[in-house]
Amino acid sequence: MSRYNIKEAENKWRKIWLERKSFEVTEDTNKDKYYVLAMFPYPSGRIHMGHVRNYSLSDVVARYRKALGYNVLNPMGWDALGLPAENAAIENNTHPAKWTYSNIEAMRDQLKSMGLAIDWSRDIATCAPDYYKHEQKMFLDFYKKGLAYRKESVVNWDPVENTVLANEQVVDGKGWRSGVPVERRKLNQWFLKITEYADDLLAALKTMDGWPEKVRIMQENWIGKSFGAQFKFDLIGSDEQVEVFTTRPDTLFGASFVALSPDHPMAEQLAGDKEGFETFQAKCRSVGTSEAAIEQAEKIGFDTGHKVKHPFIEGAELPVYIANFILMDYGTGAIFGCPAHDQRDLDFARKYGLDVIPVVIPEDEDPATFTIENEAYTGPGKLANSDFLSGLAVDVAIQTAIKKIEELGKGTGVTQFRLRDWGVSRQRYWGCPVPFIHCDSCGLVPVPEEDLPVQLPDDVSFDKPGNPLDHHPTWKHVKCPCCGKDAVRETDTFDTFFESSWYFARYCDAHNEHEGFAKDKAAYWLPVDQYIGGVEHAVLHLLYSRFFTRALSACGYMDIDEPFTRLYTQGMVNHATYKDENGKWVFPKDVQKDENGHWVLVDGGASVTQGNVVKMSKSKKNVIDPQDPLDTYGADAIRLFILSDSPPDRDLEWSEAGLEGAWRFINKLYRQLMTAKEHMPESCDTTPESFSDSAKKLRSTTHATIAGVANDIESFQMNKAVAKIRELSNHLGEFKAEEESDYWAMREGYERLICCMNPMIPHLAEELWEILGHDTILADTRWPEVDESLLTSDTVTIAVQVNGKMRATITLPKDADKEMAEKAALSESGVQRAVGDKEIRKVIVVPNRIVNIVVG
RNA sequence: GCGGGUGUGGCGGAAUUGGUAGACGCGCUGGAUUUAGGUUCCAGUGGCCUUAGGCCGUGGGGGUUCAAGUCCCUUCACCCGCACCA
Repeated sequence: MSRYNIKEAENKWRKIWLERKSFEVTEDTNKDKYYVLAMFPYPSGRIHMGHVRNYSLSDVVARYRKALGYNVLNPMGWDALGLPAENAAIENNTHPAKWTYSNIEAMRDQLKSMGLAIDWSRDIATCAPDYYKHEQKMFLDFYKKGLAYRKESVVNWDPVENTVLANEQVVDGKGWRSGVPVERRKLNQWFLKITEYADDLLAALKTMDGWPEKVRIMQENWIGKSFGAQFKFDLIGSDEQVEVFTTRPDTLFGASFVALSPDHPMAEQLAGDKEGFETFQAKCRSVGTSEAAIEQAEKIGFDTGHKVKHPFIEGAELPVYIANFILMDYGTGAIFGCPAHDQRDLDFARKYGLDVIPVVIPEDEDPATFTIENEAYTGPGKLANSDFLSGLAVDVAIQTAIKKIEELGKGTGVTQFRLRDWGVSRQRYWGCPVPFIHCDSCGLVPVPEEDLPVQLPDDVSFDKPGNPLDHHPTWKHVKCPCCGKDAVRETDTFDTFFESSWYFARYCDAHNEHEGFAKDKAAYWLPVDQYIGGVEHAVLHLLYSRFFTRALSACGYMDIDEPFTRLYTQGMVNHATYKDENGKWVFPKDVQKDENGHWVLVDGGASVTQGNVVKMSKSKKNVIDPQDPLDTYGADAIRLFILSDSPPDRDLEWSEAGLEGAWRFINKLYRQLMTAKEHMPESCDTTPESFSDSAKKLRSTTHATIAGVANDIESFQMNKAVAKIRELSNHLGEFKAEEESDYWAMREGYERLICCMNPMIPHLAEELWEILGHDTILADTRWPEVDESLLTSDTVTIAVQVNGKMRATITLPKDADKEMAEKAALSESGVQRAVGDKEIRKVIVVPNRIVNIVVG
């Protein structure tokens, strides 16, 4: 018997699918559409295992839905703008465009070798001017709608490289290349008004039941709607005021200080001339702009020496601090501190010797004796030591305090969001240019639509630090479209989340030159029925896309609010890490076990230590290039393995042994079918008049498998679907056929098995389908029908417990009554032994489930 | 720090959603075939006890229940995100 020639067969089928344009689609109103979308890759150079996992999953969905008769759109493209291309340009002296496009070529070939059911005619790259020109138009429309504006905001600044640093480029508060402490710098930047939709984005989450609960919760927390009071403290010895926001106005009587963010406009003014302030500022500046960095930094404060009046207590004064843990972007950038009921305030108060006054007393505590030690009390209770609030419950006290603040004219109750507007400005070359012109006479002037796209110049140099667009000799110098005088282009480019916020719409009409997409085509395909991607995108990309969809609809581009009906977030692909004797990371392929079972370098045999199993990442070198297993074992094996063991939403540990197991299964199945086909009928077209008991049993397994696999695919439990396929193949392998109906059932079993595995391992499935004599191809074949009558059995085996411990199993007719079940249970020897001479107190019978005999 | 998640044999995981814990696979052990090895096939495989059989067992502790991996309380460990990485 010939062996399965994986390479030959896989190439053959990929060619056939391509020639037949099996996965190219057009709008067809006679068919229900199904849009399955996997997050598009950044063209970093090579595909990684995360891609393999992502696209294996979307491919299962695409092929399954196609088999169900849907008009399936499953596109692919490239999130091609971004920082790594510029880094490569600096390091390898290549142009970002050249680097990016050659990466795309390489990765496209790699993806094609996976045999994905993709409509490659819709391939897009976001770095192409014919892609980004449409988003420049969108931006101008957003601007007209008042959804885009400019304001000052803080960036990480590298004083040596004279460049803005991404958070990623800040390592321990220092620039990654220069090694000098980063500074914060304020720049005028472009923003999109996502906060305009905060309420809507939040409310819609409630109805999005196609999304994982955890993602909805994360977005809910990210948007962070809260209700509180915004009010002003009068600054003593001045007619100025400090405005704060608080969700806990009820604790105002416990206030012991007021604190401002170091970025607060008043900070400089209140403390600028004080001794030590400069040192303090320098310390704050060195923390970086990321929220994690700020929150985790040691809490430090600077006493401005100024004081404010307590709004409720006549004559009481509170010191004004500047504190590094106050975020300028949240609320008003200033707070009042109530140490007894907020942990951060408590830590701060302990450090600077400020009062800790409990004003909320837990139910079971005595106000006279209740004190706070090292833990702030944030739970419910009754107010105390709080004048007109004393005795009230927290929620009532909050309302009462706000009412009082409003009566006093100091402030109001407000709804506050944690969500900030989306800063889209980047001071980089490899991004979409912001289509604006700065004119000394006319101010900010939008680039006229007929002048779009504003194209990136090709001749740029990365020798000089800073933004290449800014120091390009000619690019930015233009005539003002309004007055014709000399003017300069905006040199900021967009955040690359901009491109990924609408690419799903571009796929609907990928080659439209005149507009981003035709409205009717988008209306046919959108929203995406099933979106699949990494959980790391749970908030930013997914929230930006939801916002963008609303903004585009507001500007008349489309008529939907939500872009993704169902969302699935896959887990990561992990691998062990290795370090050599110098503590440097080492690739798994450079490591092997020696005869004593210790990890050593392949080259030289020096000792290596194994570290944690974590997400595959270039920086830790714990990566496996999918190309190696693709070449060795073929696409089906790698697809099967990556779908097999772990549930798709959980992290998966890459395993060579597991991959080999998948490969063995493929070969085994081929052999098994080649043997079996000798005896099976030519087709299943003529159904036998009667079936043997063994044929009946096999058929019931077959049909249960079809139903089970379909169910598992729909609920994204691909690992279980694979297990069921293996089980059926095991059954078929062990099946002893004796008569005609047995052979018929066997053929039916194999045919259905092949259809079931087609979404996962399509090359082998097509090959076996052909071997069975079909002149159709599986890519065009419908999902097999389930004969429901074969799924029900007339007997059921259930467990018998004695005092909750399993002692026997009994087989009963389905839906047998309680007496019958009880009788059968008590007649089992194992049960009698366990009961012994103890008294039977109760017998619990759950029909078709369990019998539990309680003795004592 | 804040937010989200995960924890079941040597390993990845399954468990009809409160009802037979360990499906399916990897690994391992023994055997057969072939052999230079791999491949392939058969059998076994949670731990402990001397067996028919029994006891223990789902990160730890406590609880609810006839019955808990599943529900409640508490605790520990690890992983992910945090707005300029994509």
